[in-house]
Amino acid sequence: MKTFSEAVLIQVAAYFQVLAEPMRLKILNVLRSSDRTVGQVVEALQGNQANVSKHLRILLDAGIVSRRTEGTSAIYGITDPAIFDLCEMVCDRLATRIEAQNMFRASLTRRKTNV
Amino acid sequence: MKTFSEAVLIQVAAYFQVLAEPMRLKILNVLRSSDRTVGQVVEALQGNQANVSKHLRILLDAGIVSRRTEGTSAIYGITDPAIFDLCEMVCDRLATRIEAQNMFRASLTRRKTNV
DNA sequence: CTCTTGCTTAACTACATCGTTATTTAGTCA
DNA sequence: TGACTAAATAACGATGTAGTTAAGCAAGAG
Repeated sequence: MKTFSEAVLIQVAAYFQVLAEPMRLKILNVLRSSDRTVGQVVEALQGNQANVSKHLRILLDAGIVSRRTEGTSAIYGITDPAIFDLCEMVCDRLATRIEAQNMFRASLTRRKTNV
Repeated sequence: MKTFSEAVLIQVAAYFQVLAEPMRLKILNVLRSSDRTVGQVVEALQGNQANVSKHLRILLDAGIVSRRTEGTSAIYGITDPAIFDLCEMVCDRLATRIEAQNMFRASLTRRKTNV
């Protein structure tokens, strides 16, 4: 049985924390199709420029996105598309859970209507 | 190119949020080998009872752990071991990142000593 | 040089969450 | 019923983080 050390868990938690913001996930989603400048991301998300910039910084520090400059623009891109596999896995978990809930609710309804 | 809707991203973020606490990851780590009572988890982690109980509640609400009672005890267990695959994936990402940093540092050192 | 543009950073407010202590609830046994 | 144990919840203080506005910085155009 493999286990995790405390130090590792702290780092893993920090990584999850970076992904625990809807806005950051939206940004990653936008960058998924291609690299973008900050302005392009801001426009795509109808967001505040300073806020997007800040989130991009956090993603950059976490090594999830990369940054290069071109003229006065900063261009961000996904460093490792495997990040989306993580999201897919979570989606799967959520889906199975919601399905389980629905089946539970359905059984309740059935029980109710059968009375 | 598959993309995610906003509603999904919000739920995914919430799920990541649950995993974004070292204490909760420690609890999952303890439950990994076998189901445990709250008291057993508290003892294994040298933690505060109320705090552990609260974290277990959050994990329960997220559907990550299950709960059953036996006498006056509450016994918690992992619902889906796939959760550890998520952690493994993050560990891999962290490892590759740390390795990349080390290589970068090494190249700097090399450059420095060569001057 | 200075104006403009694109981006980053600082400062601030509002809100969420962690950990702790104290209290409450639920099951067990004398 | 009353005492005891295990767990959950309430209340509170401390800390962290998202979002906004405003200021600062760097690269190019004129």
